[in-house]
Amino acid sequence: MENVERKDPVNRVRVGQVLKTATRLFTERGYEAASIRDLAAELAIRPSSLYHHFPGKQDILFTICFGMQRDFNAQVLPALSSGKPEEAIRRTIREHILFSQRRKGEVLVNIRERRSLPPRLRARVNALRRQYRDAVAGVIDEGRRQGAFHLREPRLAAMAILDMANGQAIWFKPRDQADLERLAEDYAQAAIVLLRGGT
Amino acid sequence: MENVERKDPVNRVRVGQVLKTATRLFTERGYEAASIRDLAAELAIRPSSLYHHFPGKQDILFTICFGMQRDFNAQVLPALSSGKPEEAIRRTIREHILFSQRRKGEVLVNIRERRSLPPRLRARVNALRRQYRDAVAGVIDEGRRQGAFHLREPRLAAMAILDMANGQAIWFKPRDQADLERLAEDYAQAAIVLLRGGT
DNA sequence: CCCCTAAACTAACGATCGTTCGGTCGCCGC
DNA sequence: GCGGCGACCGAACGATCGTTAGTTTAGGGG
Repeated sequence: MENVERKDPVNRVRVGQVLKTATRLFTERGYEAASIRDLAAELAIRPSSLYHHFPGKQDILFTICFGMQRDFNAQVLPALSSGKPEEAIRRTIREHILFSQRRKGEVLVNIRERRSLPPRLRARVNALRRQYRDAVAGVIDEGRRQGAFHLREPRLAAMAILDMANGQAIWFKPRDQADLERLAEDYAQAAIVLLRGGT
Repeated sequence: MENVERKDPVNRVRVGQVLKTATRLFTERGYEAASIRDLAAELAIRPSSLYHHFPGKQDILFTICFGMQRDFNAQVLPALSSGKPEEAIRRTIREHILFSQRRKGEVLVNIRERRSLPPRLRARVNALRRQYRDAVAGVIDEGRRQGAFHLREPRLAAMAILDMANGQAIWFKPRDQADLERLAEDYAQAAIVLLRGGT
């Protein structure tokens, strides 16, 4: 019957520490292989103490995945909302990649460990993901109707582009900020080229 | 001191059944969440009987991942070896996607569960993956030197294309053979368009 | 017919898992 | 000064994990 959504700043701090450490642990070993005891040890507290902040292990994973995807949509979706489809997609892919690197840990956990959530909680995260994907597919379809893009199936094109944009989170290690922004521009440009369809 | 690499055809049959069932179980629940007891139950044998065919759980996963990647390289790499870089890449991406759908179960296990392998075994699979990736990057670089492709970094382009080609294994469900071959052609074409660089 | 071996069995081992229960400590408002 | 409460702790629960040891069974070759 504990309410985690409390206003107590001290509690917020601890919850933040737990989430940060859990994110790192889940990326390093995977959700199933990382135990509550491992997490507690890294936080220098006892395993039972974790249950004063979260009802269970699943809820820690859910908080990471859902919070990340909520922030992602809030920060990336606006880039889709104005201008020509071409520029909208370009801005979106750019923001997509910048966000992925800014919050790389949570992004990787969301990609790799989301499947370990129970169906109910996983569905809530997937709803946000679907919202983003559908929005991207919608703009692509709009671009197709305007004659800017040439492709058979907007939904397939959206999936291909998003797979590409998601993939770099796993392997790309930017040397510096300029390196990162160069990749973001390259990927945004690649998406446009892909959508125009070189025939 | 058991030798699994035996010639006994009966043993081969059982090993094949174990691998097939394990592949399905690992894709459905994940390697860590799928227990030896689950696997034995689906095969209608006792858990201990599995240890007559495999030294341990890890070796089942390794056999799936390594065998899949070995076959993948054997069937896809030849497409890279002749003709102009453009046609080589086109054939390769095409074969890449056809293989991924033909052996979807093993491919998904290799993508998602390979990380659960102990470092030694994982390194052996990764060596095959690196071999493929480097070969693709090499042909891309050759195309760049010939003036057919325009891009800053061949290795990044290779990763982007391969992320795209790998992604479809997760979500694409072809309605029929024609549907699958259409996707393979589209992706192969997309790779070429992407490498040419639309400026 | 008997022996050998592959293959499956029963039973259990020790370890580790997520989680719970009841108690303790210390800070903060009254 | 004291009561309440949030945070933490020690100890343990039942369940499940991968794995092992020793035994039984079935089947084909000498």
